Amino acid sequence: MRVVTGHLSHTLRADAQDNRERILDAARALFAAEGLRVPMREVARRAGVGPATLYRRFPTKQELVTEAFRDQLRACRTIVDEGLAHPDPWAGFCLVVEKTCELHARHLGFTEAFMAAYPDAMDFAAARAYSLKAVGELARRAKGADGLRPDFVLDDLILMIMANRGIHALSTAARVAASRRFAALVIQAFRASPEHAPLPPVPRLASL
Amino acid sequence: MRVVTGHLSHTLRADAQDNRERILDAARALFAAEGLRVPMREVARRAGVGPATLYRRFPTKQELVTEAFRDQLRACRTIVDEGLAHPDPWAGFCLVVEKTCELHARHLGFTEAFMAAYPDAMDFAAARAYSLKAVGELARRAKGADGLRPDFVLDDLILMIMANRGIHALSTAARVAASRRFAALVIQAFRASPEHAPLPPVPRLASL
DNA sequence: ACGCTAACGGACGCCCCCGTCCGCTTCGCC
DNA sequence: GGCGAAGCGGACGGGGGCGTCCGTTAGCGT
Repeated sequence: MRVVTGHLSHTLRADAQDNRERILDAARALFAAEGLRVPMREVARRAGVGPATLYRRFPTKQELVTEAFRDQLRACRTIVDEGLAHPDPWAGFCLVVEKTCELHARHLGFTEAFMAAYPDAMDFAAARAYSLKAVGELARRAKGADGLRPDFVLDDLILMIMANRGIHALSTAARVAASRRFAALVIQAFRASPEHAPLPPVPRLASL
Repeated sequence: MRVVTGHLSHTLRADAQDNRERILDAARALFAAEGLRVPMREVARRAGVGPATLYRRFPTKQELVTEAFRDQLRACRTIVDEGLAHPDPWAGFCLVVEKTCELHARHLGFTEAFMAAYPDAMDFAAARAYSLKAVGELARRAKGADGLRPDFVLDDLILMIMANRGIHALSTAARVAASRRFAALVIQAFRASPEHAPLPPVPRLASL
């Protein structure tokens, strides 16, 4: 009887460990290219293992997703940290917008996981809260002439990520390119300008 | 009096005609709120008819969708016509952006049908081509100082519609509100400005 | 009022995905 | 090299959507 220690740090047999890696590689590739709705069996097929093996390592899809996108979750924090560290807050803000759009464009499934797909995935919720808090601080600093428009609110960033998700191009390359242009347009929209009309109110999108 | 809608050659019996209407009502409501992936049976259930009746009237989902969104398809043309008719081309362009965003936000499934869901739905393809052509003309006129930025291309509009689709709020009301703010931001992004950096190239999105 | 037939919907078979069980294989420790 | 257990995957039952068939109902014309 093996006691699972919460973080399942017990050593796997060599072949099992190898299969685990290949499952994760397959999941990363498929989730990135086609989103989260790929069947579990297709992940297994691509990894060259049976369905049972997949379910043994990752009993629920949420666990597989969480593990597959661990790097992206870390990247998410890194992006906002770099934005905050930038000497020019507005430039830092722009960087956050660009990098975030690219990250989400490259990994289609990550957006779904990050936003709302698994409400009780604490890893994602925590990263989201951290990022939002950091961007909130960055936005506070970036507001002003030649910077972020004063009526920007955090929900606008949520809005942008949701909108960016809508870009379902056929290939990943096209999606990333489109997303890059989208980010540039978004930055233009967020830039303070003397001539902008008051924005319509935004509904509550994120509970934070 | 029994009026046969459109080009259906044979007159339907009164109860059949009634069922047809209720099927379309159900389809409109469900497609608008939840998109096109609602099962055919759920449409039938909501309409209070059996599956067979639904399939008898609309043998394929595409036919049901096309008929359900006939009004929106017409609205699509109306919107660009009104935009073209506006004395100020830039104001007309802004109107097109706002109205289009709202239309797509109100009818979630319409976007899918309009964009790419049914490649061989000639009605949608024709409306899309017409709209794009008209907007192209409108954009040509709207470019210039205090108007549309010169590096705007038609694919940017496609990009906007795709992005707008990404806004999946819980309720239709919230979605429409969010979409309204989104449209305002988009207009800001499209407005000519002395300080905008060159945009990254956009990949081919629409074959037109 | 009556009968013809359009119209209805329950039920069927098909396929795909899900999550699990179990008999066989193979790792790895002694 | 041998043995125990970790690990494997094929196979199974369940559920749901799909499109169709057919026995029954009820509109409507006479």
